[in-house]
Amino acid sequence: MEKDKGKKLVEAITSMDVDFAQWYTDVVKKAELCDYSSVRGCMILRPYGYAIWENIQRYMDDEFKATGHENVYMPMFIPESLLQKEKDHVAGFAPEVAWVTHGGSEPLTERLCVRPTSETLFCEHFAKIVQSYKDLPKLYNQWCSVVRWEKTTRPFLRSLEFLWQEGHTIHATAEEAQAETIQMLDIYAKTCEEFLAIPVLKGKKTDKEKFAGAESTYTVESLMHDGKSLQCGTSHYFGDGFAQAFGIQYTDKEGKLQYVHETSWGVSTRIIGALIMVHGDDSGLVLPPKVAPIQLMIVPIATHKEGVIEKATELKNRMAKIVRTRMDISDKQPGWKFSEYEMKGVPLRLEVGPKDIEKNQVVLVRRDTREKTIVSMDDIETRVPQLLDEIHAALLAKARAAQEAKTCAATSVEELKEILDRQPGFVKAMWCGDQACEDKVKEVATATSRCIPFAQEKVADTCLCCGKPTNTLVVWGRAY
RNA sequence: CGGGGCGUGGCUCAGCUUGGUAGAGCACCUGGCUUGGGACCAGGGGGUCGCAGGUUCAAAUCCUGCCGCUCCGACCA
Repeated sequence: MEKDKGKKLVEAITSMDVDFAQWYTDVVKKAELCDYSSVRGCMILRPYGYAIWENIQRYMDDEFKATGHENVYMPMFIPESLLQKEKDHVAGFAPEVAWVTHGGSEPLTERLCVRPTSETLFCEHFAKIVQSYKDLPKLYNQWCSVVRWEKTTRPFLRSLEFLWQEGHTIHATAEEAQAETIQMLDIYAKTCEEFLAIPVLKGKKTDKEKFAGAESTYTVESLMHDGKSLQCGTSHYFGDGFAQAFGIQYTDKEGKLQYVHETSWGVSTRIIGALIMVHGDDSGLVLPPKVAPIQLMIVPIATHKEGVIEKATELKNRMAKIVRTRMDISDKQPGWKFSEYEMKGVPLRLEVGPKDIEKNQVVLVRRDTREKTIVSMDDIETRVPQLLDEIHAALLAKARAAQEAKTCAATSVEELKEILDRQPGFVKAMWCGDQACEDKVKEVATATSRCIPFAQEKVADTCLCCGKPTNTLVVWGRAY
Protein backbone atom coordinates (compact mmCIF):
# COMPACT_ATOMS: atom_id res chain seq x y z
CA MET A 1 0.00 0.00 0.00
CA GLU A 2 2.48 2.55 1.15
CA LYS A 3 5.00 3.86 -1.26
CA ASP A 4 8.50 2.62 -0.72
CA LYS A 5 10.18 5.91 -1.29
CA GLY A 6 11.56 7.57 1.77
CA LYS A 7 10.99 4.66 4.09
CA LYS A 8 14.65 4.01 4.50
CA LEU A 9 15.27 7.32 6.19
CA VAL A 10 12.34 6.98 8.50
CA GLU A 11 13.77 3.68 9.61
CA ALA A 12 16.96 5.45 10.59
CA ILE A 13 15.42 5.62 14.05
CA THR A 14 15.49 2.19 15.64
CA SER A 15 12.11 1.10 16.94
CA MET A 16 11.83 1.53 20.72
CA ASP A 17 10.50 -1.95 21.23
CA VAL A 18 13.37 -3.50 19.28
CA ASP A 19 16.17 -1.75 21.14
CA PHE A 20 15.30 1.05 23.52
CA ALA A 21 18.87 2.14 24.18
CA GLN A 22 19.59 2.40 20.48
CA TRP A 23 16.32 4.24 19.94
CA TYR A 24 17.39 6.78 22.55
CA THR A 25 20.77 7.38 20.94
CA ASP A 26 19.17 7.64 17.49
CA VAL A 27 16.64 10.21 18.67
CA VAL A 28 19.26 12.33 20.40
CA LYS A 29 21.32 12.46 17.23
CA LYS A 30 18.58 12.72 14.62
CA ALA A 31 16.79 15.47 16.51
CA GLU A 32 20.12 17.31 16.67
CA LEU A 33 20.02 17.73 20.41
CA CYS A 34 23.67 17.00 20.97
CA ASP A 35 26.78 15.60 19.40
CA TYR A 36 29.86 13.83 20.63
CA SER A 37 33.04 15.80 21.09
CA SER A 38 36.69 14.81 20.89
CA VAL A 39 36.79 14.56 24.69
CA ARG A 40 35.59 11.19 25.93
CA GLY A 41 32.25 11.38 27.65
CA CYS A 42 31.73 15.07 27.00
CA MET A 43 28.95 16.21 24.73
CA ILE A 44 28.24 19.19 22.60
CA LEU A 45 24.81 20.68 23.21
CA ARG A 46 23.57 21.76 19.81
CA PRO A 47 21.26 24.75 19.33
CA TYR A 48 18.06 22.74 19.45
CA GLY A 49 19.11 20.82 22.56
CA TYR A 50 20.42 23.95 24.24
CA ALA A 51 17.18 25.80 23.47
CA ILE A 52 15.31 23.11 25.40
CA TRP A 53 17.66 23.63 28.33
CA GLU A 54 17.21 27.40 28.12
CA ASN A 55 13.46 27.00 28.36
CA ILE A 56 13.79 24.74 31.39
CA GLN A 57 16.23 27.23 32.91
CA ARG A 58 13.92 30.15 32.35
CA TYR A 59 10.98 28.38 33.94
CA MET A 60 12.90 27.19 36.97
CA ASP A 61 14.79 30.43 37.41
CA ASP A 62 11.49 32.32 37.57
CA GLU A 63 10.28 29.88 40.21
CA PHE A 64 13.47 30.33 42.22
CA LYS A 65 13.27 34.11 42.05
CA ALA A 66 9.60 34.03 42.99
CA THR A 67 10.54 32.18 46.18
CA GLY A 68 13.22 34.69 47.10
CA HIS A 69 16.38 33.07 45.76
CA GLU A 70 19.30 34.95 44.24
CA ASN A 71 21.76 33.74 41.64
CA VAL A 72 25.50 33.73 42.30
CA TYR A 73 28.56 32.25 40.67
CA MET A 74 31.26 30.26 42.43
CA PRO A 75 34.67 29.24 41.05
CA MET A 76 34.96 25.97 39.17
CA PHE A 77 38.02 24.89 41.20
CA ILE A 78 38.05 23.56 44.74
CA PRO A 79 41.33 23.25 46.67
CA GLU A 80 41.87 19.71 47.91
CA SER A 81 41.97 20.81 51.54
CA LEU A 82 38.57 22.44 51.22
CA LEU A 83 36.98 19.39 49.63
CA GLN A 84 38.32 17.30 52.55
CA LYS A 85 36.49 19.23 55.25
CA GLU A 86 33.31 17.17 55.43
CA LYS A 87 34.28 13.52 55.56
CA ASP A 88 31.12 11.85 54.19
CA HIS A 89 31.03 14.36 51.40
CA VAL A 90 34.61 13.81 50.28
CA ALA A 91 34.23 10.04 50.57
CA GLY A 92 31.25 10.26 48.25
CA PHE A 93 32.85 12.41 45.59
CA ALA A 94 36.60 11.83 45.71
CA PRO A 95 36.53 8.74 43.49
CA GLU A 96 35.09 10.69 40.60
CA VAL A 97 36.68 14.13 40.66
CA ALA A 98 39.05 15.53 38.06
CA TRP A 99 42.24 17.14 39.38
CA VAL A 100 44.18 20.13 38.16
CA THR A 101 47.81 19.70 39.11
CA HIS A 102 49.65 22.25 37.00
CA GLY A 103 49.31 25.93 36.20
CA GLY A 104 51.03 26.27 32.87
CA SER A 105 54.14 24.16 33.35
CA GLU A 106 54.45 24.87 37.10
CA PRO A 107 53.21 22.20 39.50
CA LEU A 108 50.66 23.62 41.96
CA THR A 109 51.49 23.55 45.65
CA GLU A 110 47.99 22.24 46.29
CA ARG A 111 46.03 20.45 43.63
CA LEU A 112 42.57 21.70 42.71
CA CYS A 113 39.59 19.60 41.86
CA VAL A 114 37.11 20.63 39.23
CA ARG A 115 33.84 20.99 41.14
CA PRO A 116 31.69 17.86 41.15
CA THR A 117 29.22 19.97 43.21
CA SER A 118 29.80 23.16 45.15
CA GLU A 119 28.72 22.58 48.76
CA THR A 120 32.24 23.17 50.04
CA LEU A 121 32.66 26.48 48.20
CA PHE A 122 29.30 27.76 49.37
CA CYS A 123 30.05 26.70 52.93
CA GLU A 124 33.39 28.46 52.98
CA HIS A 125 31.75 31.60 51.65
CA PHE A 126 28.79 31.42 54.04
CA ALA A 127 31.18 31.12 56.97
CA LYS A 128 32.72 34.44 55.97
CA ILE A 129 29.58 36.47 55.33
CA VAL A 130 27.30 35.36 58.15
CA GLN A 131 27.64 36.98 61.57
CA SER A 132 24.19 37.60 62.94
CA TYR A 133 20.72 36.09 62.77
CA LYS A 134 19.95 39.24 60.78
CA ASP A 135 22.13 37.87 57.96
CA LEU A 136 19.87 34.83 57.59
CA PRO A 137 18.58 33.19 55.57
CA LYS A 138 20.83 33.20 52.53
CA LEU A 139 18.96 31.75 49.57
CA TYR A 140 21.47 31.19 46.76
CA ASN A 141 21.42 29.37 43.49
CA GLN A 142 23.94 28.94 40.74
CA TRP A 143 23.68 27.81 37.12
CA CYS A 144 26.89 26.14 36.06
CA SER A 145 28.50 22.95 34.88
CA VAL A 146 30.10 20.31 37.06
CA VAL A 147 32.48 17.47 36.31
CA ARG A 148 32.29 13.90 37.49
CA TRP A 149 34.68 11.36 36.02
CA GLU A 150 32.14 8.68 35.19
CA LYS A 151 33.19 5.35 33.78
CA THR A 152 30.49 4.99 31.20
CA THR A 153 28.59 7.85 29.67
CA ARG A 154 25.42 8.43 27.70
CA PRO A 155 24.11 11.64 26.17
CA PHE A 156 22.20 13.69 28.77
CA LEU A 157 21.89 10.76 31.17
CA ARG A 158 25.49 10.66 32.27
CA SER A 159 28.37 12.73 30.95
CA LEU A 160 31.66 13.83 32.44
CA GLU A 161 30.61 17.43 32.39
CA PHE A 162 26.99 18.46 32.65
CA LEU A 163 24.93 21.59 33.13
CA TRP A 164 22.75 22.06 36.16
CA GLN A 165 21.54 24.41 38.80
CA GLU A 166 22.54 23.94 42.39
CA GLY A 167 20.71 25.79 45.12
CA HIS A 168 22.43 26.31 48.47
CA THR A 169 20.66 27.89 51.39
CA ILE A 170 21.35 28.48 55.05
CA HIS A 171 18.79 29.15 57.73
CA ALA A 172 18.63 29.99 61.41
CA THR A 173 16.52 27.00 62.32
CA ALA A 174 16.19 23.37 61.37
CA GLU A 175 12.46 23.82 60.78
CA GLU A 176 13.04 26.61 58.31
CA ALA A 177 15.69 24.62 56.44
CA GLN A 178 13.46 21.56 56.32
CA ALA A 179 10.64 23.65 54.93
CA GLU A 180 13.00 25.00 52.27
CA THR A 181 14.01 21.48 51.27
CA ILE A 182 10.39 20.49 50.74
CA GLN A 183 9.49 23.77 49.05
CA MET A 184 12.19 23.21 46.43
CA LEU A 185 11.20 19.59 45.93
CA ASP A 186 7.68 20.83 45.25
CA ILE A 187 9.01 23.29 42.69
CA TYR A 188 10.82 20.43 40.98
CA ALA A 189 7.66 18.35 40.94
CA LYS A 190 5.77 21.29 39.52
CA THR A 191 8.42 21.83 36.85
CA CYS A 192 8.17 18.19 35.85
CA GLU A 193 4.42 17.98 35.74
CA GLU A 194 3.26 21.43 34.71
CA PHE A 195 6.11 22.33 32.40
CA LEU A 196 7.53 19.04 31.12
CA ALA A 197 4.39 16.91 31.42
CA ILE A 198 6.37 14.30 33.35
CA PRO A 199 4.47 12.76 36.26
CA VAL A 200 6.66 12.24 39.30
CA LEU A 201 6.72 10.29 42.50
CA LYS A 202 7.79 12.41 45.48
CA GLY A 203 9.55 10.88 48.40
CA LYS A 204 12.54 10.50 50.63
CA LYS A 205 15.67 8.53 49.83
CA THR A 206 16.82 5.72 52.09
CA ASP A 207 20.09 6.30 53.98
CA LYS A 208 21.89 4.13 51.46
CA GLU A 209 20.76 6.28 48.54
CA LYS A 210 21.05 9.70 50.11
CA PHE A 211 23.53 12.41 49.13
CA ALA A 212 27.04 12.29 50.57
CA GLY A 213 26.92 14.45 53.68
CA ALA A 214 23.15 14.94 53.83
CA GLU A 215 20.92 14.26 56.81
CA SER A 216 18.05 13.54 54.47
CA THR A 217 17.60 13.54 50.71
CA TYR A 218 14.31 13.98 48.88
CA THR A 219 13.66 13.10 45.28
CA VAL A 220 11.22 13.32 42.42
CA GLU A 221 11.33 10.05 40.49
CA SER A 222 9.79 9.39 37.12
CA LEU A 223 9.31 6.31 35.01
CA MET A 224 10.68 6.03 31.49
CA HIS A 225 9.02 4.26 28.58
CA ASP A 226 11.15 1.16 29.15
CA GLY A 227 10.11 0.96 32.78
CA LYS A 228 13.39 2.16 34.25
CA SER A 229 13.20 5.03 36.65
CA LEU A 230 15.08 8.28 36.56
CA GLN A 231 15.62 10.82 39.29
CA CYS A 232 14.50 14.15 37.90
CA GLY A 233 15.51 16.35 40.79
CA THR A 234 16.79 16.12 44.30
CA SER A 235 16.67 18.25 47.44
CA HIS A 236 18.83 17.75 50.52
CA TYR A 237 18.53 18.74 54.13
CA PHE A 238 21.96 18.95 55.75
CA GLY A 239 21.07 19.81 59.30
CA ASP A 240 24.08 21.59 60.80
CA GLY A 241 26.62 18.97 59.68
CA PHE A 242 28.31 21.13 57.08
CA ALA A 243 27.95 24.18 59.31
CA GLN A 244 29.99 22.42 61.99
CA ALA A 245 32.60 21.19 59.53
CA PHE A 246 33.00 24.66 58.02
CA GLY A 247 32.27 26.81 61.08
CA ILE A 248 29.20 28.61 59.77
CA GLN A 249 27.91 30.31 62.89
CA TYR A 250 25.77 33.28 63.76
CA THR A 251 24.84 35.16 66.91
CA ASP A 252 21.17 34.74 67.78
CA LYS A 253 18.86 37.27 69.44
CA GLU A 254 20.03 36.14 72.87
CA GLY A 255 23.65 36.72 71.89
CA LYS A 256 24.46 33.03 71.73
CA LEU A 257 26.52 31.42 68.94
CA GLN A 258 24.52 29.00 66.82
CA TYR A 259 25.22 26.85 63.79
CA VAL A 260 23.18 27.45 60.65
CA HIS A 261 20.99 24.80 59.06
CA GLU A 262 21.61 24.15 55.43
CA THR A 263 20.01 22.78 52.27
CA SER A 264 21.03 22.11 48.70
CA TRP A 265 19.01 21.06 45.67
CA GLY A 266 19.67 20.42 42.01
CA VAL A 267 18.30 19.62 38.60
CA SER A 268 20.57 18.82 35.66
CA THR A 269 20.41 18.45 31.89
CA ARG A 270 19.70 14.83 32.68
CA ILE A 271 16.08 15.87 32.84
CA ILE A 272 16.23 16.26 29.06
CA GLY A 273 16.91 12.53 28.96
CA ALA A 274 13.68 12.02 30.88
CA LEU A 275 11.84 14.28 28.48
CA ILE A 276 13.01 12.14 25.58
CA MET A 277 12.31 8.79 27.22
CA VAL A 278 8.92 9.67 28.68
CA HIS A 279 7.27 11.20 25.63
CA GLY A 280 9.23 10.03 22.57
CA ASP A 281 7.95 7.52 20.02
CA ASP A 282 9.23 5.64 16.98
CA SER A 283 9.09 8.78 14.84
CA GLY A 284 11.38 10.59 17.24
CA LEU A 285 11.09 13.23 19.88
CA VAL A 286 7.73 14.40 21.22
CA LEU A 287 8.11 17.69 23.05
CA PRO A 288 5.55 19.04 25.46
CA PRO A 289 4.52 22.46 24.13
CA LYS A 290 5.76 24.56 27.03
CA VAL A 291 9.35 23.42 26.68
CA ALA A 292 9.42 23.08 22.88
CA PRO A 293 11.80 25.56 21.21
CA ILE A 294 9.44 25.55 18.24
CA GLN A 295 5.78 25.21 19.15
CA LEU A 296 4.29 25.66 15.72
CA MET A 297 5.97 24.78 12.43
CA ILE A 298 4.40 26.20 9.31
CA VAL A 299 4.86 24.07 6.20
CA PRO A 300 3.60 25.78 3.05
CA ILE A 301 2.56 23.36 0.30
CA ALA A 302 3.41 24.02 -3.35
CA THR A 303 5.49 27.08 -2.60
CA HIS A 304 5.90 27.82 -6.30
CA LYS A 305 2.19 28.53 -6.67
CA GLU A 306 1.23 32.13 -6.60
CA GLY A 307 0.32 33.55 -3.21
CA VAL A 308 1.30 30.54 -1.08
CA ILE A 309 4.47 31.96 0.46
CA GLU A 310 2.81 35.34 0.95
CA LYS A 311 -0.11 33.79 2.80
CA ALA A 312 2.11 31.47 4.84
CA THR A 313 4.29 34.42 5.81
CA GLU A 314 1.27 36.39 6.87
CA LEU A 315 0.14 33.48 9.06
CA LYS A 316 3.63 33.15 10.49
CA ASN A 317 3.73 36.81 11.42
CA ARG A 318 0.37 36.53 13.11
CA MET A 319 1.25 33.37 15.03
CA ALA A 320 4.74 34.50 16.02
CA LYS A 321 3.12 37.07 18.30
CA ILE A 322 1.45 34.30 20.29
CA VAL A 323 3.57 31.13 20.16
CA ARG A 324 7.12 30.16 19.16
CA THR A 325 6.59 29.82 15.42
CA ARG A 326 8.84 28.84 12.53
CA MET A 327 8.19 28.45 8.84
CA ASP A 328 10.07 26.21 6.40
CA ILE A 329 10.09 27.55 2.87
CA SER A 330 13.07 25.49 1.73
CA ASP A 331 12.58 23.54 -1.50
CA LYS A 332 12.48 20.18 0.31
CA GLN A 333 9.47 17.99 -0.31
CA PRO A 334 6.57 18.53 2.10
CA GLY A 335 6.83 14.88 3.18
CA TRP A 336 10.45 15.41 4.09
CA LYS A 337 9.52 18.40 6.21
CA PHE A 338 6.75 16.50 7.97
CA SER A 339 9.13 13.73 8.98
CA GLU A 340 11.86 16.13 9.95
CA TYR A 341 9.78 18.15 12.38
CA GLU A 342 8.14 15.06 13.78
CA MET A 343 11.61 13.75 14.51
CA LYS A 344 12.35 17.01 16.29
CA GLY A 345 9.17 16.73 18.30
CA VAL A 346 7.54 20.00 17.23
CA PRO A 347 4.11 19.80 18.94
CA LEU A 348 2.01 21.33 16.20
CA ARG A 349 2.32 21.64 12.43
CA LEU A 350 0.38 24.04 10.26
CA GLU A 351 0.00 23.12 6.59
CA VAL A 352 -1.20 25.72 4.14
CA GLY A 353 -1.51 25.15 0.40
CA PRO A 354 -3.44 26.47 -2.59
CA LYS A 355 -6.56 24.46 -1.73
CA ASP A 356 -6.56 25.84 1.81
CA ILE A 357 -6.08 29.38 0.67
CA GLU A 358 -9.06 29.00 -1.62
CA LYS A 359 -11.19 27.94 1.35
CA ASN A 360 -9.62 30.35 3.86
CA GLN A 361 -8.46 27.44 6.04
CA VAL A 362 -5.33 25.69 7.31
CA VAL A 363 -4.58 22.13 8.42
CA LEU A 364 -3.26 21.71 11.95
CA VAL A 365 -1.54 18.41 12.77
CA ARG A 366 -0.72 17.30 16.31
CA ARG A 367 2.61 15.59 16.86
CA ASP A 368 1.42 13.38 19.69
CA THR A 369 -1.62 11.86 17.97
CA ARG A 370 -1.02 12.95 14.33
CA GLU A 371 -4.62 14.09 14.41
CA LYS A 372 -5.46 16.59 11.68
CA THR A 373 -7.82 19.48 12.25
CA ILE A 374 -9.06 21.87 9.60
CA VAL A 375 -9.33 25.36 11.02
CA SER A 376 -10.47 28.61 9.51
CA MET A 377 -7.67 31.10 9.07
CA ASP A 378 -9.72 33.51 11.13
CA ASP A 379 -9.56 31.23 14.17
CA ILE A 380 -5.91 30.21 14.33
CA GLU A 381 -5.03 32.69 17.08
CA THR A 382 -7.47 30.97 19.40
CA ARG A 383 -7.23 27.39 18.15
CA VAL A 384 -3.42 27.02 18.19
CA PRO A 385 -2.89 27.93 21.86
CA GLN A 386 -5.90 25.81 22.73
CA LEU A 387 -4.46 22.81 20.91
CA LEU A 388 -1.08 23.31 22.57
CA ASP A 389 -2.78 23.21 25.97
CA GLU A 390 -4.64 20.07 24.96
CA ILE A 391 -1.39 18.45 23.87
CA HIS A 392 0.24 19.20 27.22
CA ALA A 393 -2.68 17.71 29.10
CA ALA A 394 -2.78 14.67 26.84
CA LEU A 395 0.94 14.01 27.22
CA LEU A 396 0.76 14.28 30.99
CA ALA A 397 -2.28 12.03 31.14
CA LYS A 398 -0.69 9.47 28.86
CA ALA A 399 2.54 9.43 30.86
CA ARG A 400 0.59 9.17 34.11
CA ALA A 401 -1.43 6.25 32.79
CA ALA A 402 1.78 4.53 31.64
CA GLN A 403 3.32 5.04 35.06
CA GLU A 404 0.27 3.65 36.81
CA ALA A 405 0.17 0.68 34.46
CA LYS A 406 3.77 -0.06 35.35
CA THR A 407 3.34 0.28 39.10
CA CYS A 408 2.79 -2.96 40.99
CA ALA A 409 3.08 -4.24 44.53
CA ALA A 410 5.13 -7.12 45.89
CA THR A 411 5.31 -8.86 49.25
CA SER A 412 8.61 -10.67 48.84
CA VAL A 413 11.98 -10.13 47.17
CA GLU A 414 11.32 -13.04 44.82
CA GLU A 415 8.01 -11.59 43.75
CA LEU A 416 9.65 -8.20 43.26
CA LYS A 417 12.26 -9.74 41.02
CA GLU A 418 9.66 -11.69 39.09
CA ILE A 419 7.62 -8.52 38.46
CA LEU A 420 10.62 -6.46 37.36
CA ASP A 421 11.85 -9.20 35.04
CA ARG A 422 8.44 -9.44 33.43
CA GLN A 423 7.52 -5.77 33.38
CA PRO A 424 10.05 -3.17 34.59
CA GLY A 425 8.49 -0.31 36.53
CA PHE A 426 7.82 0.86 40.06
CA VAL A 427 7.19 -1.85 42.61
CA LYS A 428 5.73 -1.00 45.98
CA ALA A 429 6.82 -3.15 48.89
CA MET A 430 7.15 -2.82 52.64
CA TRP A 431 10.60 -2.44 54.15
CA CYS A 432 11.85 -2.73 57.72
CA GLY A 433 14.45 0.04 57.42
CA ASP A 434 17.46 -2.24 57.68
CA GLN A 435 20.12 -1.67 55.06
CA ALA A 436 20.93 -5.38 54.98
CA CYS A 437 17.48 -5.98 53.55
CA GLU A 438 17.95 -3.21 51.00
CA ASP A 439 21.26 -4.77 49.95
CA LYS A 440 19.57 -8.13 49.63
CA VAL A 441 16.95 -6.69 47.31
CA LYS A 442 19.68 -5.31 45.12
CA GLU A 443 21.53 -8.60 45.10
CA VAL A 444 18.51 -10.80 44.39
CA ALA A 445 16.32 -8.54 42.26
CA THR A 446 18.95 -6.08 40.94
CA ALA A 447 16.63 -3.31 42.06
CA THR A 448 17.29 -0.26 44.18
CA SER A 449 15.01 1.67 46.44
CA ARG A 450 13.78 4.66 44.49
CA CYS A 451 12.19 6.39 47.44
CA ILE A 452 10.01 6.19 50.50
CA PRO A 453 6.98 7.93 48.99
CA PHE A 454 5.29 10.76 50.88
CA ALA A 455 2.01 9.11 49.93
CA GLN A 456 2.40 6.08 52.17
CA GLU A 457 0.13 3.06 51.93
CA LYS A 458 0.13 -0.46 53.19
CA VAL A 459 0.59 -3.34 50.75
CA ALA A 460 1.64 -5.84 53.45
CA ASP A 461 2.40 -5.99 57.18
CA THR A 462 5.95 -7.22 56.98
CA CYS A 463 9.30 -6.42 55.34
CA LEU A 464 9.63 -7.94 51.88
CA CYS A 465 12.98 -9.36 52.87
CA CYS A 466 13.29 -10.30 56.53
CA GLY A 467 9.60 -10.56 57.36
CA LYS A 468 9.77 -8.23 60.37
CA PRO A 469 6.61 -6.19 60.95
CA THR A 470 6.80 -2.69 59.43
CA ASN A 471 4.66 0.20 58.28
CA THR A 472 7.11 1.71 55.81
CA LEU A 473 6.37 1.54 52.10
CA VAL A 474 9.26 1.80 49.66
CA VAL A 475 9.04 2.07 45.89
CA TRP A 476 11.67 -0.06 44.16
CA GLY A 477 12.88 -0.14 40.59
CA ARG A 478 15.76 -0.28 38.19
CA ALA A 479 17.23 3.14 37.65
CA TYR A 480 19.19 5.08 35.07
C1' C B 1 36.74 -1.73 35.58
C1' G B 2 34.81 -6.86 33.05
C1' G B 3 32.22 -8.87 28.53
C1' G B 4 30.21 -8.16 23.36
C1' G B 5 29.93 -5.11 18.78
C1' C B 6 32.08 -1.25 15.89
C1' G B 7 35.84 2.52 13.77
C1' U B 8 36.65 3.45 5.52
C1' G B 9 34.03 11.18 2.24
C1' G B 10 29.09 14.86 6.50
C1' C B 11 25.82 10.06 7.43
C1' U B 12 24.88 4.55 6.72
C1' C B 13 27.87 0.96 5.08
C1' A B 14 30.59 -2.50 1.13
C1' G B 15 35.69 -3.82 0.28
C1' C B 16 39.51 -7.21 4.55
C1' U B 17 38.79 -14.23 4.41
C1' U B 18 42.88 -14.87 -0.37
C1' G B 19 47.74 -7.76 0.42
C1' G B 20 48.43 -5.00 -5.73
C1' U B 21 46.84 2.98 -7.00
C1' A B 22 39.36 3.92 -2.72
C1' G B 23 33.62 2.16 -3.70
C1' A B 24 28.00 2.62 -3.25
C1' G B 25 23.58 4.91 -1.36
C1' C B 26 22.10 9.17 1.19
C1' A B 27 23.61 14.22 2.26
C1' C B 28 26.10 18.61 -0.06
C1' C B 29 26.91 22.27 -4.58
C1' U B 30 24.97 23.85 -9.85
C1' G B 31 20.97 23.65 -13.37
C1' G B 32 16.22 21.71 -14.67
C1' C B 33 11.68 19.62 -13.13
C1' U B 34 8.44 18.73 -8.97
C1' U B 35 5.54 19.99 -4.32
C1' G B 36 -1.06 17.64 0.59
C1' G B 37 3.87 11.95 3.98
C1' G B 38 11.14 11.68 3.24
C1' A B 39 10.47 12.86 -5.63
C1' C B 40 13.11 12.73 -10.37
C1' C B 41 17.00 13.94 -14.35
C1' A B 42 21.93 15.82 -15.61
C1' G B 43 26.57 17.63 -13.97
C1' G B 44 30.09 18.52 -9.75
C1' G B 45 33.10 18.71 -5.09
C1' G B 46 34.72 15.90 -0.99
C1' G B 47 38.42 10.27 2.08
C1' U B 48 46.84 10.19 4.14
C1' C B 49 40.58 3.89 5.43
C1' G B 50 40.73 5.95 14.26
C1' C B 51 46.17 6.50 15.99
C1' A B 52 51.18 4.43 16.52
C1' G B 53 54.47 0.65 15.54
C1' G B 54 55.64 -4.03 12.87
C1' U B 55 55.69 -7.74 8.59
C1' U B 56 56.15 -6.96 3.11
C1' C B 57 58.67 -4.93 -3.14
C1' A B 58 53.60 -3.39 -1.78
C1' A B 59 48.86 -2.76 3.90
C1' A B 60 42.02 -0.28 4.40
C1' U B 61 43.25 -5.65 4.15
C1' C B 62 48.03 -9.48 8.06
C1' C B 63 50.40 -8.84 13.41
C1' U B 64 51.07 -5.87 18.18
C1' G B 65 49.79 -1.85 21.22
C1' C B 66 46.81 2.30 22.11
C1' C B 67 42.49 5.62 21.52
C1' G B 68 37.39 6.38 20.74
C1' C B 69 32.12 5.12 20.11
C1' U B 70 28.23 1.77 21.44
C1' C B 71 25.45 -2.10 24.15
C1' C B 72 25.30 -5.28 28.66
C1' G B 73 27.15 -5.67 33.67
C1' A B 74 29.72 -3.55 37.95
C1' C B 75 30.32 1.28 40.00
C1' C B 76 28.01 6.07 40.74
C1' A B 77 24.38 11.85 42.38
